[in-house]
Amino acid sequence: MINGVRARQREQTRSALLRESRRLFAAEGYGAVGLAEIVRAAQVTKGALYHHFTGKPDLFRAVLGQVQQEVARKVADAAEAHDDPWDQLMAGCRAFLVSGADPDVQRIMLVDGPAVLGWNEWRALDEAASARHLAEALTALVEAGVIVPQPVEPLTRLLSGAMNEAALWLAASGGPGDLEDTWAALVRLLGALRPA
Amino acid sequence: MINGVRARQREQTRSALLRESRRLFAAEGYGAVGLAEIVRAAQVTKGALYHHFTGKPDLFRAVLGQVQQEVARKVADAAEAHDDPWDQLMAGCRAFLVSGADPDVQRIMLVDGPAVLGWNEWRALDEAASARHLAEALTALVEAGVIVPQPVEPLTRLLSGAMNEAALWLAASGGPGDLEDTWAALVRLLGALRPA
DNA sequence: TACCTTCACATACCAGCGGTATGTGAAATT
DNA sequence: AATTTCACATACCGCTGGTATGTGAAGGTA
Repeated sequence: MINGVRARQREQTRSALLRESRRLFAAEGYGAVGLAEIVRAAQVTKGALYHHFTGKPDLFRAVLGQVQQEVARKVADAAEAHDDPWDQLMAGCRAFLVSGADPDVQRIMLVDGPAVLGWNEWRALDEAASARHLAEALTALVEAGVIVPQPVEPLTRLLSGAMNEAALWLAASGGPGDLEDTWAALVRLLGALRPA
Repeated sequence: MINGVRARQREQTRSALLRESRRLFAAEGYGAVGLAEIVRAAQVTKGALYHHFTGKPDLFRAVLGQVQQEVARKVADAAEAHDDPWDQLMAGCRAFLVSGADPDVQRIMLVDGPAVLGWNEWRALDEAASARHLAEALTALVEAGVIVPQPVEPLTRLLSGAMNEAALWLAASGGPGDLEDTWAALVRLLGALRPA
């Protein structure tokens, strides 16, 4: 029975744990949320949690994966709305800035992520979810001669870090014109990649 | 008695706690280090720790302050070796990239810092220690007409984030040419700030 | 249908953690 | 010499993440 009562209940329990833990992690931060609080919100017990995940970090890893995929999807959608590779890069960057400005997304993806899983694992997940697309876009632009030839990986890290930090600042500053100012500065920096 | 036996012993105890906790935080990460381990390494008891600090986050805050000041000092020294404001900016950025590539510095300053203290408090400390100097340098360059007029704060966050992430990547990648590749990319990006 | 197995949890429990309340003895003050 | 202060040390506590075990319904088998 592929769709039996058990399988359906299982998925329901798992998604409830993911949903509530994501809400609590985003609102209070990883360290400030206890497993008791999570299982109470999800209306299950610790036994259920440890049946689905190996521990608190593993639960967080699953939540982080969800958040990263959602952001990556928004970025990809924005990029695919354009045909010109350069326009795709710009649209993707702007979509990331806007998506990343969600405070809930940030705490999980940018603040707690590296600390909980370690920077190496966090970077591997980030690479798979979004940085890889950025690197591929930059590589394509180099090959097309749109931007000057150069090693792509360092450039990817610089731009990724710049946008991460900018998104964090945007969420904290709250000024209405800050997004456009940041965007203008980022466009200027990206413009340096094109040959004179 | 300003320099009595008590005052001297006090400073010795405090510095031992800072030294050992910094070593352990850097090596294992904030979460993985227990207070018992710290006080054992410092050869004191938990009573001494709580006499000097209000708790584990406060101890970490003191350690972070030390690390930030050391990095800021290196950056300032590198910048002051030049007279031209643009050269000062470049030298400071490069010094930060090199200093930040120390893995021990990173875990405390870039990974655990925001997660333990919260991004807002971390950013305030970072602002006071180093980002303020970067902002001031950029402001001076704008006023001198060396770089095009623009809001300085978003640009500061973009560059700060780019260099933070680049430093993390440099420490993890370990490739010998990576530092120069990253530096070249950063120089290219910074070049975009100058008027055409 | 009767029986057995599996599985998705629930319950009970534990070691270790950060944190606190209190004790103590030497140094400093009077 | 008596007293106070201070820089810790000791003993203790509640809570947390984690684990070992129990349980009952769902699913398979005769």
